[in-house]
Amino acid sequence: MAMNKASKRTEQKEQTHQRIVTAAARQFREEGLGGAGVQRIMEEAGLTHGGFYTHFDSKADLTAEAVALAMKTARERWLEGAELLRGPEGTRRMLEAYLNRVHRDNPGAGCPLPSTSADVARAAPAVRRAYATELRNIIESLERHLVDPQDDEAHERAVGAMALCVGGLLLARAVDDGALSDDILSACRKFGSGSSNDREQR
Amino acid sequence: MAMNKASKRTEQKEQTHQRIVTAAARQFREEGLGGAGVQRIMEEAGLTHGGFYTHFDSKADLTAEAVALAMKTARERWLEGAELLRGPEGTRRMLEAYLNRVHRDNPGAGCPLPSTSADVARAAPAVRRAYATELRNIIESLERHLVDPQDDEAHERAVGAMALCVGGLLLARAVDDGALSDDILSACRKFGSGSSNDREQR
DNA sequence: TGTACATCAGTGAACGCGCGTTCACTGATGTAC
DNA sequence: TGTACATCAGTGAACGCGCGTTCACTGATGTAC
Repeated sequence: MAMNKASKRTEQKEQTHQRIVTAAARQFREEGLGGAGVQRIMEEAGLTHGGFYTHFDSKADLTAEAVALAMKTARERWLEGAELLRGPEGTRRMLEAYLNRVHRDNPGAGCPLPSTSADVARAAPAVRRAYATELRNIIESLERHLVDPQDDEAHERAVGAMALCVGGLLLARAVDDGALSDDILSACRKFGSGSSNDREQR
Repeated sequence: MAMNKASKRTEQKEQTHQRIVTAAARQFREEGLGGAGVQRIMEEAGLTHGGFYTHFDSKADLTAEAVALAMKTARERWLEGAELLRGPEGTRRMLEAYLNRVHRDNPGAGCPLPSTSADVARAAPAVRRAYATELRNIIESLERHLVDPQDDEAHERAVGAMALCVGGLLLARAVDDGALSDDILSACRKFGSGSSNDREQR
């Protein structure tokens, strides 16, 4: 069949492509969009840097793909226990799953929003477009799964809790003082939990 | 007198030094710590780049000073109407003063936390030290001035509202879609105001 | 089935460029006598 | 007060380096006959 292009060669190329994107997604979260370079990304994917342009037109193209991949992964992680996270305790559990030391200390495997958003604001149009699309998906998913179904402020809760998570982790990572960093994480958890549970907890 | 070193020459050097730091503080907030270079900073200060090292030992030294300056300015701005911002409506007014379009669209004149924190997390020790010191000052000031004096959760409120502000502005700047961006700002304002005013508003 | 040819993912050297940093210098300012 | 000298903020050319990107090439794989 003329349409069946899934030859061994094509399959392998697709695998290589994904290896590059995966490596980029990790390095971008660790070093920032400017801090991670084509050469080291290709190295991590087990290739030399010259072959990069058989897979991507430019670094911006890779960046758009890698940011989208990391955001999709973050969204899945956020929703992992969606049913568990419903109800009045939902926001509290969401904050605890996000604002903790393990997440703080492993940016390369975590949510790309704290580590790359400032760079995205200054990035190429393709990158910003991909980011906005995935952020819309994240907000929509949180809104549907992480709050009380009957909540008339579901949207505000979803967006607000997300922003609190992102800002809290960002600040906790920036300070060079473990005690202060831990304190930021726990204060943000309490602040956000209170906001969604005042009715139940008082 | 031997101690009176405030000669014309010294005064002028100090002024030049401050011009460089001020230009750097603006450019770092606009382009990120890596995006702004020594040459363009010196240009904005009206100098050539060669003279840079009569004022600073390294770019990291300038970065530490510039980040500290921007954070001091942000702290003053945050506290500008401290008395006005007291009481149950305080947090709401604080969020409104921060999470708005003017602030979003002028990163170079605004708070350095959304624009530089991710870079600070990867920056030289001197930069991180200065950042942590100034962040402690900001938290302490907010805690003392921006919440109910009798509030037993003053600390959590101060840190949480700050993180919500930073995360909300960060996300609002990253998306390439004005409507979504406006929506993020307003949702975060509502989310944070609710959390501090449930008692009064319901 | 076996051979000749075409394809193309990946290699490795090279490119121009802007970065942070260095350094010999200039020329205005301040000091000594 | 006037002259000779020292200081030093700022200039401008140059440095090595890593960046994103280009390109002639190789060699394994797939196709045609």
